[in-house]
Order: sequence, then structure tokens, then C-alpha cells
Amino acid sequence: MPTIGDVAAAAGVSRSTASYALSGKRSVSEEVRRRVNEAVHRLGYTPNAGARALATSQTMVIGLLARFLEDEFAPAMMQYILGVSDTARGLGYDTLLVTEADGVRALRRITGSRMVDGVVLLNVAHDDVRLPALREAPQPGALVGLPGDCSGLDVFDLDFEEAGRVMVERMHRLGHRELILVSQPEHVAERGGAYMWRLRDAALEQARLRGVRLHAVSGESGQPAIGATLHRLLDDHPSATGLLLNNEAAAAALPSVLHARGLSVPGDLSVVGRYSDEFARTFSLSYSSIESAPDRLGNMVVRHLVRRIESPEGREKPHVVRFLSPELVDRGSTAPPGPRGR
Amino acid sequence: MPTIGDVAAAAGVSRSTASYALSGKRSVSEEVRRRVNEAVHRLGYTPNAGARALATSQTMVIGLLARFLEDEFAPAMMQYILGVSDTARGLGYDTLLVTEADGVRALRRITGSRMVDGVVLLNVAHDDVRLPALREAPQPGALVGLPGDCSGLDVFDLDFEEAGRVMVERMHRLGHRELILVSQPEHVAERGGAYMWRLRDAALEQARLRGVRLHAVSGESGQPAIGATLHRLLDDHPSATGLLLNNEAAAAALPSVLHARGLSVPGDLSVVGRYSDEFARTFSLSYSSIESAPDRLGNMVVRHLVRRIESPEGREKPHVVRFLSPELVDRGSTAPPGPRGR
DNA sequence: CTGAAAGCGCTTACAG
DNA sequence: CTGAAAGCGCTTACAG
Repeated sequence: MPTIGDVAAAAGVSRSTASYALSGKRSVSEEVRRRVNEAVHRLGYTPNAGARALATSQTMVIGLLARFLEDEFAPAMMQYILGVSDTARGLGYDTLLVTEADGVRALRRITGSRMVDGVVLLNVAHDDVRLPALREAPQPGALVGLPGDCSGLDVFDLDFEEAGRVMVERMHRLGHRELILVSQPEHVAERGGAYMWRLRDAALEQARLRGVRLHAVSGESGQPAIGATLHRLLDDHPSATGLLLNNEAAAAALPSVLHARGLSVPGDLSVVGRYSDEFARTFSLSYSSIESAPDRLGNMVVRHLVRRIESPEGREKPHVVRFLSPELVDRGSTAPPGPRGR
Repeated sequence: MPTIGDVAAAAGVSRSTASYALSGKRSVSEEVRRRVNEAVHRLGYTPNAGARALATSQTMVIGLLARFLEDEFAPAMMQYILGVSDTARGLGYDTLLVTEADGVRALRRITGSRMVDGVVLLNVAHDDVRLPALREAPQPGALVGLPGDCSGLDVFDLDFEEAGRVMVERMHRLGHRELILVSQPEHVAERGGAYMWRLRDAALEQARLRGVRLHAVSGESGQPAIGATLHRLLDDHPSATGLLLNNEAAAAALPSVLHARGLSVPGDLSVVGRYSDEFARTFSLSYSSIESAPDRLGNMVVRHLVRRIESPEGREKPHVVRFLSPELVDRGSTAPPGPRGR
């Protein structure tokens, strides 16, 4: 592999001039620039990333820590990873994907060894053990998911509280007065998945304000258990006319449950879910839903991280906690209360 | 961040001795080793990855090129990526994930700049444009997926031909004499997805040998189109008693199609699919299937790549093309022909 | 506009 | 068993 020394020799200039001709960081005569570019092209020169990182303290790589938790919907993770990776590349960065179970050790390794210029954490828990290690790192960090303590980090997440309110509000306006909300399993909350209770508590509060009865329950994260739970809920609350789903498995299982009961949507039951459009397509779901927008979140988190990496004053700017406004994608699954309510 | 110079100073030895004490590449007195380790621990020293890469020409990173093609099942990709990433970490390597649309350019960038010690290509097509660039790279490359020309590369894939034979054979032994095979869309084959025709052609040949009628058709990759196609196929071939699915969307859509027709499995229809166990769980599918084993393939491809990276003679060893034997996971969806055949 | 030189933080022959 | 020094391939002040 040719080095910049080879390029310089071929162009008949010094290594520093070759370097400047390529970086444009100081003016170079037209003639020299041409000769250098020609040499680069002819020799097939690509700068050595390790050497450049050593000289500049910049790797042009961001670390992406993904956690795969039991009972979470794995395919959804792919969307976040793609959003991060594609955005990073668009900004000139590559992505080091870390899926190691021991996130703290992984974080120490990639930040301590300066393999990355910044780190994105996915699937952040309320009391995430990775955060202390991230705060100690010399590189900036940004999160997707809301921890209890956001200090020293940029935080991005869907506004799950607003999502809960929007769901209830949509149903209330249509005239619904009794709803069922199916959330994730209890242990998702126990391990710090704040999105579960953030949506639920806000939905309960909004229901209280509107005088709507809301039955909030946890549901399993897989078939056939969640299907059985949905049947039981519909049995237990025969006068409920709307179903809110903050549980992807429940959304995926609902069509067969409704089919088995001979219920139609929205004629007999109104439904609003919370998942990504990609998810809806994969499972052919035609329920209106709050878009969880993994691509937009991935985009936001990387854009802010890179800004902090690149602007010298950015390192000291106050950190942000930003919530993405939930967007209700209307797929026609809500209507005024049907016969179940009469 | 402390350097090895800081460690050496704190331990009262030279930098070279500190380095050797850590690498163990030459013997060091017990006393010195203790002092160096103590200094490392106290200062929180981690070697700088860029500097080490520059000195050793080893990055301990492997590149992973994933392609996301239209009409392919994205969640399946996550399984391959995890298999590669987890195996790499177990062998001491990190994973640079590249999802860039222009795979050739991406490949040139990460290999030319020596960011990686080797490269894994996922979702390789018959006439994959990335292969010439990979062969020119100074690092070894390994593939998941079978290209037309395997020269200079290690190639791993499920044995789709054997999979096709196993499917037909299972049905034939149970007494089935007329089967339907639903493959991926035609354009999957047109863009070089050899797994499509490899399974189909082998199944057709095996059916011919056994005197079984086999209707081989392409199906769409999403709802509702594939559902309609399945209905039409069952209408068109009323005496077919077995269904073979080399199409993940078709497998996901089948339960509702069968429900709508009032058909039970395996009483009325025997079914064998081809997908991963993870996929079966995600979609709650209880059809027997050829396990596509993304985790095992990811493991194999990385293990071989690392062997080639690390053993000096390994660089010259003949390249391998290895097919993973298909395993039929029995979920009880096959039985002797049902009433449809009578 | 250009070049010689120092330096980034490691590893590893070379000497003792 | 240990150290001084060269070298990996870049970038960038310093001089002219």
C-alpha cells in the first residue's frame, strides 16, 4: 500500500506539501495540486486511518452500543441501528457496532483505546449501569432512551407521555368512554424501561381528566401468551370500546384474536398502537399508530453527537434532553364507539 | 489519558519494558511486572488503538458489509449481524458495521485505509459487484451467500440445494405426490439471489426422481399480495397436499390464509418452511422448517476469517466453499396426505 | 508557496 | 532481565 511519502515522491514534492494539497489546509500551487492528485490516483493512495487518528486524535468513527434484552422485540433494533449508521456515514463517520453483553466493559474498551470519537447508547434504562462509564469517558455520549439522570449527556427519545395523552385524546374525542391499555411486561419496567410507565401514567392521567375509564395492564411479549391475554381482556371488559397498545407483540397478535372473535375494526373496536411504520409493514398491521420513528431518532442522536464532537465550543455547550413529538399515523382503525359499547 | 510512557515512569522502568510486561512477549522480572500492572491499574491505562494499529498493522477490527435490498426481510439481517458481531468479539475483534448503499466504495474506503483486518460480506449475489473490490483488497474476505465466482475468498452458505431435496423427500416419504413450492419474487433471482433458484431447482429435480408433481412458483415478499397468491395457489391446485415455503413473507402470511379457508395443518395440508427459529418465534409460526441458522453462519464465517487473518500461512491456504447442512426442525406440521388429496 | 522536522503512542529488533 | 532507539504513516507548527 502506498503511503503519503510515495505520493510525495511521485509528485516531486515534500510529504507536508502532499498532505496540504490533499487536505486543503494551506494554499498550494495549481501545478503541485495537479501532480499530487495525479499521483494519488495513479498509486491508488488512501490515507492510513490509524496514522491519521494518531496524528489528529480523530478517528471518524462513532461507537454504537446496542443491548438485546430478553422479551424485547429484536427486529425493531435493526431500525435504530440503520438510522444511526446511515446518518453517521452521511456525516463522514463509520460505525463501530458493539453488541457485547457487558456494556460497561465494552464502553471502557472503545473509549479508553480511543477507537471512537463519540458514543451512542441504544435502549437506555432508567438506571442504566453504562452511564457512569460513559460520563467518565473523554468522548461525548448521546442516548436514545430516557434515564433518571441525564447529566453530562445528550438524550433523545420519543415523547411517550405525549403519546399516551394523544392515544386517549383521540379515543375520547370520538366518544369512547372505556378503554384498555396493554403495556409491555412488568419486568420491562422493573429493569428500567421507562417508556413503559411514561406512556401508561400519562394515559391514566389524561383519562382521569377526561372522565374516561382506562384499564391499564401489562401484556406478555410473545405468542401465544399475549393472544390469550388479549382474549381475556376483551372478555373481562365487555363494554370497553377502544384498545391502546404499547406492546408490539400485542399488536402483531391482535388480528388473529379479533378474527377469532368475529370483531371488526373500527366497527366493533377502535385500536391505536405504538410502533414503527416498518413494523406495521412487516406484520401487515392496519391499525393507526403512534410512529416510534427509529430512523428519525437515530438521525437526531447522531447529528447532535457529531455537532458536539466537531465544534470546539460544542464540548462545553449545555446538554439537551429532547423528545420527539409523537405522530399519529392514521390507518383508519378508529371510529365512534361500536356495538360493544351499547 | 495516560500513555505507556506514563505507566513506565510510574513503574520506574523504560517504555519498552512496560510494553513487554503487558504483552508478555519477553520475560520480565516478577517485581517489574507487579509494578507495571499496579501503575496500569492506578492510572487507568488503556493502549491507544490507533498507535497500536500503526505499529503492528493490526486493528483487531473486522468490517461487516450488510446490504439491505428491497423486498428482502430486514429483521432476518439482524440475526446475521449479531452472529458475526458476537463471534468476532469472542475472538478479540470489534465490528465495523457498514450499511452504505455503495458497497464498492465502502469496501475500498475501509480496506484502503486499513481500518479493518478482514471483511465479511453479507447477502452476496451471484454476480456481486463488491467482489472484485474485495479481491483487490490487502485484507482477506469471507462471504455469506454463494457467488458465481468464489476464487480468492472463503464462502459460506446454507446448502439450499440439499434443503430443497430434504423438503421434497420428507413429503414424499409421508406419501405426498403433489406439492406446491413458493419461492421468493422473481426479481430476487434476477438480482442474483442464488438461494432462490438453488433450492427450487434441486427440489424440482428431486420431485422428478420421486415421481412427485411439484408446482414451483414465485411469491411476493409482503402482505397483502402474498396472501392473495397463497389463496390462488390453493384454488388452482386443489389436489396438492403439501406446501413448501422458501419465502419468509409467505410463511408469515400462511396462518391467516389457512384460517380463512378453514384448513388445518397437518390434517388438511402439510407444510415445511425455510426460515430461522428466531423468525418462527417472532411470527409464532408452528410449521416445521429448514433452519436457516444465521447465528451458525455468522459464527463460521468469522471463525474462518480470523483464522486466515491470524495464521501467517493461513493467508496462502486454499480457500474454502462450505455449505451448512440444512436441519429440519420438526414442529409437527407434516403428516400423511389429508382430505384435500382424496 | 514550499520543506525539514517534530510529534502522535505504540512495538520490536538491537545491544548490553 | 532491561533500555535506548528506530519506525509505523500521518499532520502541523516552524522557518524560509
